[in-house]
Amino acid sequence: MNETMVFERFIESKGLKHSKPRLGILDVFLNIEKHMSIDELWAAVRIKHPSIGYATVYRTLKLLCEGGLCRELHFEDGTTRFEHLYGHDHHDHLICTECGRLVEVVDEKIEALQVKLMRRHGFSPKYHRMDLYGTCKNCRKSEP
Amino acid sequence: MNETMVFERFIESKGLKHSKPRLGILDVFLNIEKHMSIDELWAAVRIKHPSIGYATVYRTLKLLCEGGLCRELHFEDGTTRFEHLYGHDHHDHLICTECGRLVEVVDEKIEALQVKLMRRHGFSPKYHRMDLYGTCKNCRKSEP
DNA sequence: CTCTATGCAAAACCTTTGCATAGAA
DNA sequence: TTCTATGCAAAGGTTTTGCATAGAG
Repeated sequence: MNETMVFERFIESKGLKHSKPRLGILDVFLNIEKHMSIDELWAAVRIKHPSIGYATVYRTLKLLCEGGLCRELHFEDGTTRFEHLYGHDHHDHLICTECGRLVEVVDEKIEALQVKLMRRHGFSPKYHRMDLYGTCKNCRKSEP
Repeated sequence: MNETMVFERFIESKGLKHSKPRLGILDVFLNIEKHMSIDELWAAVRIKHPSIGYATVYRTLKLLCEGGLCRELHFEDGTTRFEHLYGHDHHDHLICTECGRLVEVVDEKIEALQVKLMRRHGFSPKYHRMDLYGTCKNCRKSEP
């Protein structure tokens, strides 16, 4: 069961149809191994499939999110980016404020405490988002 | 040293000028005790100061952020909101996905682990953002 | 006086949608 | 044949800016 199969089943379950553009976009999406903006994805899609329009990329991205293959993230700087979701376990982000480097991390102790914290306030946990900002080793070397 | 003084000093430090609209907007801003959108702030400003334009609210809000009085937050649902910053210690958010209720919290254990986590990856911590989503007690009562 | 702040309106952006046509089932 | 999908272009919505005038220092 890979991403493409998940997507095809999702398409079927919604009574939608298969199409080349959708599979082409999915393929390009899966081969970009970072958090991408719609424009970045579109640019990459155009290289392989010049005839695909922006609107189709846009609509397919929404489908991917709905189908659990993609997650839309809104960052502190106001940008919107998308990341792979299927087969990727939950993770949080370390982000370098100098160079933008992004590291995916999970800290089980923090995860457990987050659940406790929510329960303590009467919440039933569903999901969360944690972004930790700072300067990475490299950036501190060059600019002391 | 209150917010208004902080703002005036900030204005001076940047070689800018005092003005009634700016102080009026700051005053209204400070009296809204929740995370507000630009439009909500503008609506509130218009009641007290009908002649102030949207652009001035917009530009003043940017100044407030720059001056450390206000923080711009981008939420998972794509909305942008602003919260008071000066005199408010750092905090994280619990957000009800049903009713939108927002609780400000701090968990010292989590804070400490976040710092450790960053250090472990070679980052020097600057700030972070943690939003925990779930359903609150009330919403689970009404819809079981 | 001189330089900044303001209100207005328009521009720039980004996101989303309508529609006629192409394509899947 | 009967739907849905697509590309294009245009509409929406929000954020940002230019400019002439008002206002602060």
